[in-house]
Amino acid sequence: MSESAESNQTAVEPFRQVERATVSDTIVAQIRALITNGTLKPGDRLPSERDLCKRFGVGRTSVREALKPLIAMGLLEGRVGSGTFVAAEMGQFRKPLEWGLLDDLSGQDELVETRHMLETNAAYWAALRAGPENLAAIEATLLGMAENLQQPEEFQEFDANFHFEIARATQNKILFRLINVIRGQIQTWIGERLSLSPDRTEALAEISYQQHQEIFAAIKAGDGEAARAAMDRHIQTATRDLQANR
Amino acid sequence: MSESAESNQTAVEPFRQVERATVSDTIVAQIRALITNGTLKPGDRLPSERDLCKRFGVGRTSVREALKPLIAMGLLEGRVGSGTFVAAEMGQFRKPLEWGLLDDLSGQDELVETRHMLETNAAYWAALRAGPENLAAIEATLLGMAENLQQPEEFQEFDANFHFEIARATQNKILFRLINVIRGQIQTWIGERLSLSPDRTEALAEISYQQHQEIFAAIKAGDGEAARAAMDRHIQTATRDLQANR
DNA sequence: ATTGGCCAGCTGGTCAGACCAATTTTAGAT
DNA sequence: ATCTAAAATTGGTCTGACCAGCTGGCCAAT
Repeated sequence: MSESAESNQTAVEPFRQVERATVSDTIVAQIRALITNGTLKPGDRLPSERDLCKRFGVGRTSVREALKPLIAMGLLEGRVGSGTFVAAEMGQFRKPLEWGLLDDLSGQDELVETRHMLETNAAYWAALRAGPENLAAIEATLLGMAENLQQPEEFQEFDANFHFEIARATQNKILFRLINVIRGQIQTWIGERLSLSPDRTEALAEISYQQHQEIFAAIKAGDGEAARAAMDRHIQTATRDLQANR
Repeated sequence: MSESAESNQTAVEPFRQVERATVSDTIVAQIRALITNGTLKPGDRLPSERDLCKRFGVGRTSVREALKPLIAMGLLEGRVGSGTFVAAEMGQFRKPLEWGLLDDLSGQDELVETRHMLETNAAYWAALRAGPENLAAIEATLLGMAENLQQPEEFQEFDANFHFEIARATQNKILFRLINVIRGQIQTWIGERLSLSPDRTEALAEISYQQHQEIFAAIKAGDGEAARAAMDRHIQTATRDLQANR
């Protein structure tokens, strides 16, 4: 928005597109700002639409048309009879990312490939930056896996959390969100595989658990390249297993 | 975000949450499907709202509340007096990704880090998968750079396109979109730097051009690791230069 | 034949008031 | 104090209306 680039001696269009600020968009910006700056926290309830009308001094149509996109984006959540609420932190980026990244259900291969890139790098950064609380969280999921080697559903749950915690340990919000979304999508495949060949799952869980241990060891040791390599092996194994049942 | 600790030993809840399909959401899904499956192509004009009312058999409110999110997501574009149009391909993922990834303008470092990861991998994949037309497109941007070593604005333009074409050459839509968004965001920084130290830009352009040539050579040779390494050097240089003026 | 003004008809943006169904709150009855 | 039924509240939808901007055709002036 900085207009200071007036030094276009070259033939650049001097007439900028005029933009009319539509009423509802203004409201969208306001509410969005309130959420990102923390005035409105997840779970908070917004004033009722009819209240907002008076506060903003606009008609209900405009208020509703402002809320709609925010709801569609997953920032807000409307419950009839109850009110409109700020969505949970986690839901605030999932939907837009899915819309932008996975709108067409094409390439499973693209997903797998992207996942590999994201997770190996996440392991690397986690090894360099994981704090004590991160390590504890990761280790906890590892423990959960050990206790559920025979329960596919539960094991799978801890497995996913293991990767989420690593993503969190990178301290990189963008990476964290991307991994969340990509993995969330891949989770579907995993679920299908579980129900397809429930017999093999136990043996696979054993291998998986072992690989997770190696990853964690590398991260705990602060060895970035080792962590990346261990994650690389793990993802390749998991991918092979996943695609075998396709 | 720790809801799932409720260990349902009894498989899965048989009573799924019933979801009242709200009218407008149904319409959103329909229109979205029409766009992704190609029935509605970028630039196409939708029937007027009043027409859609009759076709869907609903009130205008519902139609508008369906269009609003699609407009906010950048899939559609409303022009008063003229109609509602399907947005250009490029705009269809930018906005949602920005919403999901960059809602809080925090970490520049995160952006730079993510960019490094994305671009190095993109170079790798491009080297393995770039077709003749990809190589031609990349080389064209290289030529453009050579011809504009003294014109920062133009050089910068070709520079950006160089990276876009590499992203395209990966044949990975997800990677392509991510690089687009991340780079789009970083572009802002670049623009600022250009106006801050216009004297050094020429020397930098020379270095930049040389590095781009190396990257292209590796990609053309199909040497993935060389391409990754070359891109790694380039991004590091660019990042250093970018952060020097911060 | 081209230009520019003019007007009628359409389009999205906004508003007001009303009704519905789900939900919460209140008041009443036990 | 507890349970129940009515009243108030809330988001979702509909209708009809008005505004401002765009489009396209018509016409007079050049």
